[in-house]
Amino acid sequence: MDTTPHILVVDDDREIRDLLGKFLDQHGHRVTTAADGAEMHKALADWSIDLIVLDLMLPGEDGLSLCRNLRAESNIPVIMLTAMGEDVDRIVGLEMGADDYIAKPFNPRELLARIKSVLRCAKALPDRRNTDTSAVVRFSGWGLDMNTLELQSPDGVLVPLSGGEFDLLAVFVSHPGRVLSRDQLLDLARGREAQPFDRSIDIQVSRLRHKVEDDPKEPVLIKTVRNGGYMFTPKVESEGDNQ
Amino acid sequence: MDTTPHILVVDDDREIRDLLGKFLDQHGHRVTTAADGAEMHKALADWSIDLIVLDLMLPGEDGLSLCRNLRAESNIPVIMLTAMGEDVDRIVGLEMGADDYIAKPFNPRELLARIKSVLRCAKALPDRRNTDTSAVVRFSGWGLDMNTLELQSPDGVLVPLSGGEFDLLAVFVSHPGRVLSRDQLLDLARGREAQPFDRSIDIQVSRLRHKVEDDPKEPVLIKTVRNGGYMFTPKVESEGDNQ
DNA sequence: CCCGGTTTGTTACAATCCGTTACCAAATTT
DNA sequence: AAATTTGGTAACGGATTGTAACAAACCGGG
Repeated sequence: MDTTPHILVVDDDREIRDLLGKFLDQHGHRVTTAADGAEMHKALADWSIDLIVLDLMLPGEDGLSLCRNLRAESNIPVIMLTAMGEDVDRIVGLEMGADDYIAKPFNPRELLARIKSVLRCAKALPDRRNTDTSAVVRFSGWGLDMNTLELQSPDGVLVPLSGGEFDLLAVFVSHPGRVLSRDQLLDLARGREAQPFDRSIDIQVSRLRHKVEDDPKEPVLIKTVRNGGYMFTPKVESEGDNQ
Repeated sequence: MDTTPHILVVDDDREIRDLLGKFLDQHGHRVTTAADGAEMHKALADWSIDLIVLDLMLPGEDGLSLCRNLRAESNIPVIMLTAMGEDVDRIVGLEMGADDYIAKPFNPRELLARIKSVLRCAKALPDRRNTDTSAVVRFSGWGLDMNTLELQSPDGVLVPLSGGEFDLLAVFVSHPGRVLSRDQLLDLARGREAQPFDRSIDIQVSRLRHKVEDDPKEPVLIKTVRNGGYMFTPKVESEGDNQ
């Protein structure tokens, strides 16, 4: 089962984005690119990113402050790109929490080596991406407890979920009202990439529907979007601790 | 049964971390690395560390103050690394409670020798890691007394636990809401490393469930995370001494 | 030192999970 | 309407986990 790391490249220069994307892709990584902070945040919401390659100089919000914000809410490793090899930049970058630093123009192989190294280190530390904030999430009468991994039906009955089913449902409730492609679902719920004729998400959705839908043949909560993926339709509210 | 010492290397310089990690690994130690104080504490929470190699100069909180804090709450031996062979540093370092001291650039073999020496000395001293006064820990009605090693059920009945079962449960209650890999559990509860097809944690968890879970087939307290390990889900509060 | 009980790890097998394949139905296109 | 594409799910099987049963290690008397 391939579980190649997913790398997000953030750079305003399209040429560098494409080049880096192609290069990293050839070397067995999944790659998503973003041109600025807004696109970066969208990509972070849409995918399960393992590492960010972040240009220091960006239009709009600066790479440094993006990095600081990232650090405030997650521990996704960051490698900073900067135009000149000024040590000042290096120091500031590392202080902002970047895990490594590389100066343009750079040798792609060197970047690859640093990515490998940072990923190896990051794996040693546990993922604390979504620190235990809110506890139980409600949607159309159902309650999903993110701490105890339990699902409660509207009648108050505990419905046993397998680990994979819970993961998938957790992805749905945290992206309500959005069409999620099979690719995204696989990435967000399993952290892996789709293979050519991958139907595993369909199966898992089917199994989940049988546990969650009144009439699995006529799904109300998890709609299928032809040629698009699936969409979780109910309104979701998180109770527990507020904020 | 191997019980090789687990060494934590704390240094902000990735190169040194990697180098030291590889070197110590080749010489039969388990190694975890951390770049700063935050990562250090995370590693201390996640593993059962036998010795810390700590750089004096760190971004954020300084190595010296980290060392002092460490001393306040545990007696894990510390070897200080410092950039220059300044005697001032040496004196201050030892005053802060470091067990030994070595100046960069250093000969790895010398570090190895000092590690061996410090570990040999430390084994003589009793482990004071968790000797805090706090006595009984409560979770979903149960009470676990860390002093008398007794477990009380919600009905107030004393449930006999074997030593190993207590150790494992103690690890769980001190890491609630986190997925712990079999590796981590083995390290934290037994201080040893997993062998290729080691199932001992599984059976110990199974035995613990039979004593602690209402329905061992449908565990509520200790959830299994497929391909991940186990997670202790209930909220834990320690009564006894506060804080 | 030996002997029973206790604890812990190993082996072996059963249960479960989840991805793949296959086939059918529904939707869409031609 | 036929052909094609897309999605649903039954059924199979490899991998992971649960646990019974056995064996080894440990322990505290005699």
